[in-house]
Amino acid sequence: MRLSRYPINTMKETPAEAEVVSHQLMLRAGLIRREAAGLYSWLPFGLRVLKKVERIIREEMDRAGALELVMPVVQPAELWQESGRWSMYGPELLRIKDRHERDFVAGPTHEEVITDIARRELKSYRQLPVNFYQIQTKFRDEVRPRFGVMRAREFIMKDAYSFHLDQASLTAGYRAMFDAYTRIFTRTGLTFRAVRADSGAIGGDVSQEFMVLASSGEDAIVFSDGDDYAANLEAAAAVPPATPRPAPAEPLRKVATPGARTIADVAAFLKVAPERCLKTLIVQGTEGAVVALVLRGDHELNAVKAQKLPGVASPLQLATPQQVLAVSGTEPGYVGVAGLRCRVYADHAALALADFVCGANEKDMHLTGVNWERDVGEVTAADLRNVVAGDPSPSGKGTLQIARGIEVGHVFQLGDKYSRPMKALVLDESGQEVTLLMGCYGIGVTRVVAAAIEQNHDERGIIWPAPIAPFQVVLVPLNLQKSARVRELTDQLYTEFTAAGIEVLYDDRDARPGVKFADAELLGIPHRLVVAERGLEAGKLEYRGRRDSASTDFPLGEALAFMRARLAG
RNA sequence: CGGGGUGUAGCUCAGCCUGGUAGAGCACUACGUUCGGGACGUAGGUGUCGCAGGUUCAAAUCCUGUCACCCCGACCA
Repeated sequence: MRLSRYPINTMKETPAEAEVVSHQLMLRAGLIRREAAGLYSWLPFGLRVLKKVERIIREEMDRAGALELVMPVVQPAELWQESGRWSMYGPELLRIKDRHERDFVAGPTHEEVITDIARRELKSYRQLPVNFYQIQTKFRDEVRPRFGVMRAREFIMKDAYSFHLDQASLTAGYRAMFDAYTRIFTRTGLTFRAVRADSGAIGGDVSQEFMVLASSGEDAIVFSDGDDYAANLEAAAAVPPATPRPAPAEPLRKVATPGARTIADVAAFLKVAPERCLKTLIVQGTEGAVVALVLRGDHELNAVKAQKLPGVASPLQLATPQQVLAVSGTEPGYVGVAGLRCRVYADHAALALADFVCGANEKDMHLTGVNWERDVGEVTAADLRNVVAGDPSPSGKGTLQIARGIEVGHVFQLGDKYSRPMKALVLDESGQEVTLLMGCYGIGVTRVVAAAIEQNHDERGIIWPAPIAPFQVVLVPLNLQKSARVRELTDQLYTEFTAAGIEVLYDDRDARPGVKFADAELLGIPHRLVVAERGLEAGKLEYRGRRDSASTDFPLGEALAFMRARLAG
């Protein structure tokens, strides 16, 4: 491609709207342009990268035996009512009406449609197992789209759905997809990790996420230094302390703590460590009730764990000040565990404390020397908290470390979550009707592109991993407007390389060298060849890899062989 | 949705407090010089100052409303 014929400008300055590097560089390099919040156009350079990622995905999905199809973006509401998600899925589901006032949704995912296809097409166990996939636009009306295409409202997803007669087959199909994903992300050149996950709104039992490791990642991931245990922070189990709770040593005392509402305030005021204080959170329960969740002061509530507990409303929501007053007799900030008029769940770590500090259920007052059995009474033990670095691994080996990651893929075993309500049945060998078991497997294709930049860039711009670079080589002729020799040779190299199947970007603009170098680096093309009078006189061309710190010269006549060797290496 | 912030040229932003001819740099057009790390000179085009009301002789500037966008928190590929 000749750059002189390409009308998209690069930008020297960073647009103010972009917060993370990948977004900044995608705008500056002219890969994408924003149309509205969370809605982006993919310009030709960006699309080339996207297509490369898609191609790798397609090849590996096909290799794994999956069958490609395409389902409609706009889906009838009936299917969503049937699965129950019409009412379960929140405002993130974009609902639209057609001219006849009939309800539709802009598909955030396609379990309903694929299950509808499956129940109509699949009649016999002989047709199983089967895996259908598509690469297609999804719409999720995110509360807060951000970070460019990383969390856009409209994005491209590869979604696959497998159907099975029994659990053994589902397990095998899941395993095959896990392996395919491992190959896909390895081939894109990304550093990633597969972690255990919570299955979230899509539902189901077993699930793992593929995380690209990056310090700017939105997700916290947890892994053991003793074995290969790795999990999303949401899903990482906190191991109950092994040591038994000490016996009470202090008397129960009520102390004045004027104005001290937070754990930090109370700990500072009473000169005790936050880990000797308890925090009591009142949250919405089911059927209008409220529930108390008790944690050690230095620990954070894990909402995903909490909203799975019996009697707790999902999604998790804090109680109103009126509700707090009704069950505790005071306002938030002074709520304590003793004497609450509601169900109480206490985290294992909180239950291991003796002689602790907590609210007195009275404004500006806290209790010290509190002990569970002596002063509080019956509560239910639960795992409520996020693990912290240094916690023992749930695997039993090693301690936990925490890192940041970007979720680019997710594999689930759904079981019969959709096939049962939607009555997707087949006949088994004995002629009995059996409900299909399902797996589903997603990759955020557009997010992969952003994650690749997040993980591979420097102060000059993008550094594409070779397999997804928009072009393999950039030809940079210097002074080609003046030098017929430079122009002729570069034209010749362009023709020669292109004929050899190499993807070449030819910077034939009438621009100064600095401009060309800067753009080549911003765009992140892996290999650069400079053609200049200076070198030609010595019979040399100049090569520089995007990550190299210096250039190397090589003889003019060996250009194709030289480039082939670089591309192969 | 709650909290904070910003809307002025394609981009980055100044001007607003204290009302009086709408600005700079980058980008763009033409010509000339320059040509191995985002050049320089000369000339040029570029705006419903987010939108709608109001106050005023006069509003980018003050007031009210509204919309959009960005950032921080709870969700997801």
